[in-house]
Amino acid sequence: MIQRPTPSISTRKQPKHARATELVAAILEAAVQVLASEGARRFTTTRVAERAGVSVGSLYQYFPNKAALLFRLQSDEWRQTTELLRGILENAESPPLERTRTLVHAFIRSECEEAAVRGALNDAAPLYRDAPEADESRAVANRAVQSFMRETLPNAPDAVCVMAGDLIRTALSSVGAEFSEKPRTSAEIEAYSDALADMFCAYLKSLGHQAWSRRLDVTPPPVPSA
Amino acid sequence: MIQRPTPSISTRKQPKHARATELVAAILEAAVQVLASEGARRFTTTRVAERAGVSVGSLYQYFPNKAALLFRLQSDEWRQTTELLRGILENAESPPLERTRTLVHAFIRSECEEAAVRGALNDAAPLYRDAPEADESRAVANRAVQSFMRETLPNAPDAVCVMAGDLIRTALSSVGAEFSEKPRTSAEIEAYSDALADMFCAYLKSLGHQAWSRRLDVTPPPVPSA
Amino acid sequence: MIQRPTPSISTRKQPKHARATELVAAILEAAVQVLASEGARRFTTTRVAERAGVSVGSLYQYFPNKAALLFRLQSDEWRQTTELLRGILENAESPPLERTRTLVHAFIRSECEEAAVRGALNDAAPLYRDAPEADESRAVANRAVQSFMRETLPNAPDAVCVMAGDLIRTALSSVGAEFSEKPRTSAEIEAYSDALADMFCAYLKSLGHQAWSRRLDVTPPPVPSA
Amino acid sequence: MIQRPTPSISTRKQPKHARATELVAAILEAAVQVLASEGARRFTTTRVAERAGVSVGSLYQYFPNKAALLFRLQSDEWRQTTELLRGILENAESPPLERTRTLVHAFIRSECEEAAVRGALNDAAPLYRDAPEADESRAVANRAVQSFMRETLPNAPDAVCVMAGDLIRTALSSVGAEFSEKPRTSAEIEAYSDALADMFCAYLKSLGHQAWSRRLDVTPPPVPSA
DNA sequence: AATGAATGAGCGTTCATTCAT
DNA sequence: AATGAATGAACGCTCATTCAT
Repeated sequence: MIQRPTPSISTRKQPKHARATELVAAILEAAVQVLASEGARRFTTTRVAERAGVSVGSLYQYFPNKAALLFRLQSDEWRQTTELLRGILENAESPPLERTRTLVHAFIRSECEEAAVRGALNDAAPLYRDAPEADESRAVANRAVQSFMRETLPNAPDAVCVMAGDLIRTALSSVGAEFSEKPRTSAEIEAYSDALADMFCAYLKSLGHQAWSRRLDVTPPPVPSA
Repeated sequence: MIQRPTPSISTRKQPKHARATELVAAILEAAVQVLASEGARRFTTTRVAERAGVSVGSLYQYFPNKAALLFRLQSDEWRQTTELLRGILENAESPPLERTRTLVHAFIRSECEEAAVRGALNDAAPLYRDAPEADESRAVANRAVQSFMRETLPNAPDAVCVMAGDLIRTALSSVGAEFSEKPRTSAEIEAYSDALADMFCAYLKSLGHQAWSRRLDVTPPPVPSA
Repeated sequence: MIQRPTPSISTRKQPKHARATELVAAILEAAVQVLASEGARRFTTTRVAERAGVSVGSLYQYFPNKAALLFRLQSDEWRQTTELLRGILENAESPPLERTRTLVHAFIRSECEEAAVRGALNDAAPLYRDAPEADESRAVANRAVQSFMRETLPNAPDAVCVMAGDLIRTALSSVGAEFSEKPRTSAEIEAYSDALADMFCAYLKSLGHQAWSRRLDVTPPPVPSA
Repeated sequence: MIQRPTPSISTRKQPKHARATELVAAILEAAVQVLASEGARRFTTTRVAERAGVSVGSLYQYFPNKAALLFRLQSDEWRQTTELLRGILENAESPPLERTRTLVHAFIRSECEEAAVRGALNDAAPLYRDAPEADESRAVANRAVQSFMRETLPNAPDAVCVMAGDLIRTALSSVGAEFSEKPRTSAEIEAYSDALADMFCAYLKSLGHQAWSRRLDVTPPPVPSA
C-alpha cells in the first residue's frame, strides 16, 4: 500500500460502496450505543437512525427490519467471540487444560467488557432468535470445540466427546452471560474464571482417566460418589 | 372441617381477604396460561385479565403494574424450585455427590417441564428483573447451597466454598435454562443431567482432595494441567 | 314518555351500551365527513378519531381496523339503498314498468345526493372489498330483484329472469356510480334517469314479447337486427 | 457534437429521442406487469423502475409523478379500446344492431382479458382521475359513437342521439368493468354479452320506432308502461 | 442523461394505565 | 370493591420524490 499515484482511482471504484459501508458502520455503532445506553426496550429504529445522524429511511435501506439489525449486532459479536476462542483452542503449543484455562479467562473477560450490549442484546433476543442464520455461527464454534475435545480426550468415545464439548461450551457461555450481568472488578473476574476453569479441568481430567469400554451408550458411568 | 357452627364468623374475618386471594390466584393462573400460549410479546395486562375473567381494573388493584405481575410469577417459580432443591440438598441420608446427581436430574427435569413459561418469563425479564425483591429468593437458595458445600468440603476455606457453591448454582441454573430452550426427550434429559452431574462431581472431588493451606486468597491454586 | 318516576331505572339498563352507540355513531359520522371532505387518500384512522372528538384508541375499540370502518360505511349505505329499492319494487299497485322508472329515478337521485361519500368509498374499496360479509348485502337486493322479474316476465324461463335481473341491477348500479361522479343538476338527473329507464323498459318489453319455447339454454335468441 | 458525417445519419435525428422512446416503453411495460402482479397498493415507482431495469430517477425524467404514469397506462388502454370499437362501429357493411352486438362481445371479451390490469388501474384511479387529459380520450370515443347513433337513428332529434349514445357508452363501459371483476369462462362472457346486446338493441329499436315530433326537449316521452 | 441513496412525514396499530361510574 | 371505556404516546415501517454525483 506504498505508492498510490492516483489515489482517486483506487477509491473511485466504489464510491457508493464505500459510502454505504460507512453508513452501515455508523448505524451499527449507533445501534450499539442505543442498546447500551437505553436498553432493549427503548431500542427503536427511529432512535438508532437519529443517533447515527441518518434518516429512518436510510436505516431501512440497509436493514430490512429491526430484527435484522439486532441480529447483525449479535452475529458480529458471535463472529468476534468465535474467532477469539478458536485462536486459543487451536494453539497446539499449550497443553489442553492450560488452553482451557486461558480460554475461560479470555471469554469471561470479554463478556464483562461488553456486558451492557450483551445484556440488552439478550433482552432483545425474542426479536431475532428465530433467524435461521443464527445456527451457523454456533456451528463454527462447535467444530472448533469438537477438535479440541478429540485432542484432549483421545480415547473417549465420540458420543462422550460430543456431549462433554457441548456441555462445556454451553456452561461457559451461559455462566459467562449470567456472571457478566453485574458489573465486576478485575479481581472478581480472575477469581471466577479460575473457578470455572477448575471445574472444566476437573471434568476433563475425570473423563481422561476413565477406562472407556466399547459400550454404545452415550452416558459415561457416573463418577463414584466418594 | 366438618362442623362450622357459625360459618359466617370464620369467613367474616376476612371476607375480602378470601375473595382477594381467589382473585389473585385466578390472575396468576391466567398469567401463566397467557405467557405459555401467547408468548412474552403478547403478554398484556388486558389479555391476562380477560383470561382470568376479571376486569383490568381489578388486576391493577392487586398488582401495581405489569412488571409486578411478572415478578410474582417468577418469584413463585423460584420459591418452588428452591423448595425442591433444598429438599434434596438437606437429605442427610444420601452421600453428597449422590445428592448432587439427584439434584441435577430433578432440576433439569423441572426446567424442561415448564419450558414454555420459563422461556417466556425469561423474555419478559427486562420488565421485572430490577425488582429488589428478586435477591431474596436467591439468598434462600444460597444458604441451602452453602450448608451443603460446608458439609461436602469440610476442610476447604470459606471463600472456596462460597465461590464453588456460587459457581455450581449459577451453572446449574443457566445451563438448565439454555438446555430447556429446545424441546427434549426423556433420554436426552437424563443423558444431559448425568453429564452435568459428572462435571459437578468431578469438580467437588477435586476440591475435596486439595490440601488446603491456611492461605487467605480466594482462588484455589490452579489445577495442574496434566 | 309521560311518567317516569325513577328515570334512572329505565336508563340504568344500558348506560354503557348507550354511550357506546353514541360513540360509534360519532365515529361513523366523522368518517363520512372525512371521506367526503378529504378523500379516500387522506382518510386515516387518526383523522377520523380526531374529527369525532375521540382518541384513536377508542376508535379501535369499536372497529378492529380501518377496513372494518370503511366496510361498515359501505354496508350501511347498501342497506339503506336496498331498503329504498325494495320498497319500490314490492309496491304491487304500480305496473312493473312504472315501478322500474320510479326505481331508476329514486336510485340515481340518491346516488347523486351522496356522491362525495360514495366516490371516496369507491376509491377505498380495495381496502374492504374482500370482506365476506359484503356478499350478503348483495344477496338481499338480488332476491328483491328476482321477485320483481318473475312478476314482470311470468313466461320467461328462470335462466332468462336471472340473467336479465342481474344485468339490470348491475347496469343500474354501475351506470349510477359513473353518472354521479360529476356534479349534476336536477334536470340532468331527471333526463338521465328517464333515458336509463327507457332502456330497461324497452329491454323488459322485448323479453316479455318473446315466445319462450321450452329450451334449456341460457341465452334468449338474439333480437333480430331490424 | 461537431461533425458526424456517417452511419449515424438515420439515427442522428433523434438519438436521444429513440433512446427515450425505448425507455418509456420499458417503463410502461414494467408498470403493467407490476400493476397486474402486485396490485394497486404495491404499485410503487421504485418497484416499476426496478422491474424496468431502470433507475427511479430515470422514471421521473419521463413521468413527472406516479399519477402521470398511471394516467398514461389508462390513456393507452382507452386509445386501444377506442380503436377497437371504432373499427367495429364504422364497418358500414354490417347492419347497425348487428354491429352493436359485435361491439358488445368484443368489448366485454377485451375487458375480461385484461381484467387484472384494469382492476388495479381502477383501484388506482383516485391518483390520476383528475388529470384533464382524460377527457380527450373519451371525446374520441364519443364522436365515433355519435356517428353511429346518427346512422342508426336518422330521425331522432340530436339531443336524443347524444343522450342515448352517452348512455350506451357508459353502460357498456361500466357494466363491462363490473362484470370483469370476477374471473369468467368463455360461455359466461358470451351469454352476458348477448344479454347486454339484447338490452341495447331493444333500446335502439324502441328509439327507432318512435315518431319524433319537432320538440326541443331532451327527453323522449316515456315508454308507455304496458 | 442517468443514477439510486437519502429523506421524513405519515401511516395503521398497540397497550399500560387511569378514573368516572 | 369492581368495572372497562378511554387515552395517546409510541412503535415499526413505507414510499413519492429529490438531488449530489
